[in-house]
Amino acid sequence: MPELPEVETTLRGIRPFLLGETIDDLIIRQPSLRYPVTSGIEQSVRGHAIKEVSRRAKYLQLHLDNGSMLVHLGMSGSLRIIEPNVDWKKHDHIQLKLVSGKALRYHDPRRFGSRLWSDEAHWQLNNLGPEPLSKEFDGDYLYSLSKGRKIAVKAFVMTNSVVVGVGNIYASEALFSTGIRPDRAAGRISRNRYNFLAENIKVTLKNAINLGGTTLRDYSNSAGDPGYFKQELFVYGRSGLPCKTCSNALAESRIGQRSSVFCPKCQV
DNA sequence: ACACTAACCTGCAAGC
DNA sequence: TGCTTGCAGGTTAGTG
Repeated sequence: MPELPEVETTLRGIRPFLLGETIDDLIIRQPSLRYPVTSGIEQSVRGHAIKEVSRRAKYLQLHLDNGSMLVHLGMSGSLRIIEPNVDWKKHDHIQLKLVSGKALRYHDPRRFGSRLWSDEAHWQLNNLGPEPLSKEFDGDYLYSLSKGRKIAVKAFVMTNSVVVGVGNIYASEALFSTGIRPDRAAGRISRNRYNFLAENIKVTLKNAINLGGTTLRDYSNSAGDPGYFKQELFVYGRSGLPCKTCSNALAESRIGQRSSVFCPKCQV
């Protein structure tokens, strides 16, 4: 599923179509998602204008004058701008139709995503760490939070209360760029190495955004196109293949129930 | 507080 | 050709 670059790419794709537009209708075909789609959401949004569209962590938020819709793409979700009369494909669950004539359609085979409405703040946005591309996220920040922590550094940077938006792909890639083994205890990494790691997380995410994200199977941007970062991957999905730096075979282990590929020679 | 697991759901690939 | 198993961009609830 989409990590931060894929959600950001989606945001940039849909925002121009949604901003200032009035919602004509919301059609829910499948309300059974990660959380049930908020009941009565159709009546709440119908006839209201979209004032702003933003991203926080991997959530997208559509702000109306009477509340906001919180959208998460889960593991396999995607949003597309389409003509409203386009045939519904399997796993197309929701359509937001605009008065302008366009529509936003939500597709999600695994249904781990969500579509929630609230007239106040969403609790899902509580207790989130800083955005990785913000100034407050840096090596000193990571180092200070890591003190005494025994958790594997890869799981540490994938923890949403530490920093948001860094999922399995980009955690793996940033750790490779920095030369840190993913299973190293977070509390046993120097401040200096955290400086490099924080920088590499930013660089990796920015590069991925510039290439439209990573498409493995389900993900596509709001125009239906894939992302092109897959060809840039050094370790993710390359278990057993030669390291692009030293040609040693890449190793794989499981950390926090996620597969973790790394180079035993380049990463220590 | 922290570390770790199971669970949600569908599709696909690998192994037998 | 089938059937079974395990794994997949995430997050949360529950356990010690």
